[in-house]
Amino acid sequence: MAITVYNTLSGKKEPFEPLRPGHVGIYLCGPTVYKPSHIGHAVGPIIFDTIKRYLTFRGYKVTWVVNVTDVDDKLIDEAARQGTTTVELGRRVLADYLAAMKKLNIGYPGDDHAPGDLRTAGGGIDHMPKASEHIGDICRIIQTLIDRKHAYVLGGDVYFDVTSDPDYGKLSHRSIEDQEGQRELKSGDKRHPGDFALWKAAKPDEPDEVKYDSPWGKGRPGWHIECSAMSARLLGETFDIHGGGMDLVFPHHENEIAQSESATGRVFAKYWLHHGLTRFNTKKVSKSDTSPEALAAMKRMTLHNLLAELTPEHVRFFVLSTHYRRPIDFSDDNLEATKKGLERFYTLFERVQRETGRSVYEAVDRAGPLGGSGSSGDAGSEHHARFVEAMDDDFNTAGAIAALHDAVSPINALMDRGGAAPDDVLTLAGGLMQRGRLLGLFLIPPTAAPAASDEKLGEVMQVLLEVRQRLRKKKDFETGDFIRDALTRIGITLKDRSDGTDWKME
RNA sequence: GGCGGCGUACCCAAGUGGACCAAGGGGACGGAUUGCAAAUCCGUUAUUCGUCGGUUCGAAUCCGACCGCCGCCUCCA
Repeated sequence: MAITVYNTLSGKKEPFEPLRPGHVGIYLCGPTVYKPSHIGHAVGPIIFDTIKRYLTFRGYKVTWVVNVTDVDDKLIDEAARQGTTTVELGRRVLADYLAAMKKLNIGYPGDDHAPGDLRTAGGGIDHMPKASEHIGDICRIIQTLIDRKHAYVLGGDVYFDVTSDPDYGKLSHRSIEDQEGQRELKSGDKRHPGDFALWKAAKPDEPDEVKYDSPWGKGRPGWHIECSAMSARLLGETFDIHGGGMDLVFPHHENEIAQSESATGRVFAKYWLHHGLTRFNTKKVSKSDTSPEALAAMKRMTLHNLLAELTPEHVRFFVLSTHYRRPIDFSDDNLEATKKGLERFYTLFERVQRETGRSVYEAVDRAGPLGGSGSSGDAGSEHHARFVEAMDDDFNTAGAIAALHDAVSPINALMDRGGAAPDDVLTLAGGLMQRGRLLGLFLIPPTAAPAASDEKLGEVMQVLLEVRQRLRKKKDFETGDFIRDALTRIGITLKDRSDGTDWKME
């Protein structure tokens, strides 16, 4: 059984064979920290965290890098608009991004999870390099490109010469000639309109903190080059997987390939994995769309607001319920449907705990991550096989979630029949949970309802339920139902069971 | 205009040549259970995969044309 991945470079699914057996290097293009991150910025991390968890389960040692672009024109403009520095702005936006990563159980360097924390085990970002801290590496690559006649200096700028790279366009499958058609490209003084900046000379009105020294004078790196420099530094000149959103295929990734391969003469990345873009009611979520609807949608889609509105697990489940290469459409209807799907699992885990007297979470915590030495559960089951088969096939999380759902009914049916051995129920539910955890789900029990921790409310509910119970004994169902309906309206649902009544608050 | 992706039931969504007269979730409907609900279980809900042609013993899956939707097309943004 082998893992296959869809490679944008070839346009096909290919068997996944890392360069170094047992080791995988992954580079994911991260955020440019100039505006609050939105859901689109979380999709890559969620998917690649899941990929890493799965590859770890399959026995690979994975090193995952996510870069932070903190030197950029947009950053300079936005900082000026806000009357602050690029450093302060970048720091603030990055903190907001990391807070979201933390909520989503995506580990990162410097987070406060203990080593081996179950929430992030198997996944997590290993390095988050910043462009501003790799100027030296960047300059060295540029110099190499100049020496090898792949780049030229123009004033204080340095440009990459696309005609010097015979492969240019191989990722996005477009030739240099293709781009000379319809659209009029202004070339300025560049030799070719397709040539792109490796280094930009500082302009007088720009803040001092973005004026870096270089052999070509003060300035700053162009977009693209930081990824070539930082990936080489942390993963080597050739590494396994390079990922990012579909919108980065051209020009960003195309240019990264051109620079890196022209500088090193070696293959840059073996597999290119691009995830679909996030839409809101069928439109791409984009920071540059300034229509009123888009701005309103953006406000809601901002990670800060979205994670206040939805549970992080719901966001993750929602993202993973579509194959990563396809676009994800955020809409209230779609969110509602996945929320109900997710609740099916919670309901099951609660029921198992009630009927066996043991928490599935605790049982699985003790067993450790699936694939580890202490693995328990139904690892040999048909459901497990289907799960693995789906994930092996280009990380088909949608198919894997279907396999998760398939395991729910049989467990409920087993308990419905009565008389099942608690160990059997726990084994099945534990196996289901362990697979879910490979997707970063079911890591911790869903947050208790805010009121469940409020002692007074709990006591009041006890009284209310007792009153209702007495009414029902006297067959006064009308009043009993009135209490239930009234509570439902304020977001508290009751569930009558033969041995008592459960209540739950939204 | 070029390049790329997509179009599967009421909605979301997997499947990309035979194990598919098409997973899974949501919804709806019927049954079991329940005082009634909730939850749960059982069942029904696409002989068909945008349209039309073609290749093939065989196609949702390959090819062509067309229709529709989306993304990208480079400093400046």
